[in-house]
Amino acid sequence: MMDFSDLRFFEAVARTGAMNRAATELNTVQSNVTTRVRLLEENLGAALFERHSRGVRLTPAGERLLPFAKAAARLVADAQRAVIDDGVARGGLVIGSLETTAALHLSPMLTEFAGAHGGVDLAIRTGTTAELVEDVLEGRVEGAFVCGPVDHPDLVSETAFHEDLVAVTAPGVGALSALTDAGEVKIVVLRAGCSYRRKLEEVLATRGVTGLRILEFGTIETILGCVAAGLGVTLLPRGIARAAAELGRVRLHALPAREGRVTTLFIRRMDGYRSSAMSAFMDHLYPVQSAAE
Amino acid sequence: MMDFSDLRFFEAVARTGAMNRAATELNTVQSNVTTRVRLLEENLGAALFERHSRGVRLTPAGERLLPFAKAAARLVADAQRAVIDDGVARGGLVIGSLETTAALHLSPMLTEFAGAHGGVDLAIRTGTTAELVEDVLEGRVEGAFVCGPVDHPDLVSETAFHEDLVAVTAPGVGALSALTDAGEVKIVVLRAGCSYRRKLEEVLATRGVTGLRILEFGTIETILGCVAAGLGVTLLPRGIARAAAELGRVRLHALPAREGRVTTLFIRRMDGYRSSAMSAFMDHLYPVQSAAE
DNA sequence: CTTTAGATATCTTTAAAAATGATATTAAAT
DNA sequence: ATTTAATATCATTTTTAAAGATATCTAAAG
Repeated sequence: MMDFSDLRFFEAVARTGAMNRAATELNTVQSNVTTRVRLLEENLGAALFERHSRGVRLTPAGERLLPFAKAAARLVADAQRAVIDDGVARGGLVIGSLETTAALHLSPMLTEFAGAHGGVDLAIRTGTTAELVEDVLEGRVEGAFVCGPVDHPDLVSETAFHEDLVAVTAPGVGALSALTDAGEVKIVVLRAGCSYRRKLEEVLATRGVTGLRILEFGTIETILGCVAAGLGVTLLPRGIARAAAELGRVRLHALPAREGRVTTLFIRRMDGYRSSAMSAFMDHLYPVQSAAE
Repeated sequence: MMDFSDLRFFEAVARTGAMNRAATELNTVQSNVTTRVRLLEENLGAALFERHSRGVRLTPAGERLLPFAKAAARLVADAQRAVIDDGVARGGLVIGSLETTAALHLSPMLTEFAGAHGGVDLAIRTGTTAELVEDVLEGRVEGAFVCGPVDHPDLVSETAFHEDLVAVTAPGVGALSALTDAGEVKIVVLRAGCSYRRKLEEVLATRGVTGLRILEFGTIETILGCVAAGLGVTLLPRGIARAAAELGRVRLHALPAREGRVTTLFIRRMDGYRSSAMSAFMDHLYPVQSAAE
């Protein structure tokens, strides 16, 4: 009878493309892998791999089996967690997030969540939207905050935040268009890959500003300080920049809705097991959703 | 590591409620089952059963594991079939159907399907709607024709047939209401449990006819013959009764749309693996759907 | 053309795991 | 108190998996 460990062997061989590499990964020897793959093929009555001198390649039958092998791995992992999960949120919970989202939105929710659910070891894994989608699909994170829209049959996405972005400059700058004449413009962003960076470039390009220089800083406060000092321009959610603007440190320049509106989605697997820790996290997510607006 | 065979053992114990009964079912001995359940519990770090002197009962943790055990069984079965299934419809295909639907609608499609896909061993399993829904959920049939509506989160249902039912009497009967005066009325149905039987009783009750006698026959031709001979009244899809009516053997009595309209659904599991045989079957289903109207 | 590197296949031995069978234990029903 | 119907334990046997050594294959390099 085909067994879960057979599928683990099969999947490793398929992924590494070679029985000996799979053996190394599985902490066993090549002869063992060869034998078990052969037995699996005999059981199923179909060849799963074509053997070559440089490794193996999946046959069509193998291709058909592969998604089941992956589903089996998920099933077992989910089952183990479901058994342990007695309804009280505890254990590890890994959530993905764009770096900007983490920096700008998550900290209040996370501290609140951590306080309310001391048994949960919460971890944030950051990456780009594409990376995070992969992470969710592969189960490396249970859910992730990404820049929408995301359309994948195995994912559900829910709107987490709507953000109104505003351009932020030193108080002396009357209008964004004034920057056009300044020649070289510096833009200040949180860090490389920040999704607001591309946005800001677009916004400025629309207004005829090109030849940008880019400055990266690690915290919002640093960015606001630099902008206040006239070092450059940045793009931030209105709620975050408002305080500095009211103190007269910076000036906000509203963008048309089409440009200024950014939606952050929370995505998770459609089918996978939802742990109590995850449920608790989502309970904290939704109040924030409305409060963030 | 938890394995599929462990889950098979677990599921059998959970279902039978006793380790020794599970052992019998699994063709092994009780000590073996006991040991493997114990090892599974040690692996998972949670008790799955409460042991009593009269058997075992699932703990909450066991309750949480059970759906995963069932999902694993389905996964393995689906994987085996997917590997074999190279896109050419072949192998076994079990379809469920209400007996009446099978008798009245399916035979032309089935003969056509059998001719086009000689490699498929088609089997029809009959039962009531409730039984068939269970059969589909448990994987005993891949799909089933049932009387709608069916609303279950794990099922998709599609309209297979709309039927216009007509009452059928001997030619001399001017109107259904004429039967009222005849005292005892005999209704002729295909067999016990036929869903048209209840329908016909309702129709006649609305018209004041009670005190029915019920005659059951095995074929449509027999039924028409009996009705033609004045033995009783029956309810049949118009398409089937039309030929006999045009020959003057019987008379059709249309029913108001609310009474005469019956919908047959084709249901199948939402997620499960769809075999090539099943896909081929559904390709044959849809043309029939429109032709049946 | 031969060699070599890097891979799979096979075979024997060893080790681990599962199944068995006999027996002990338990708790409820009679 | 006895019977009954169940689970638990343990020594033994059987089966299965893993390891290790070796043979084989093939494409590429020399």
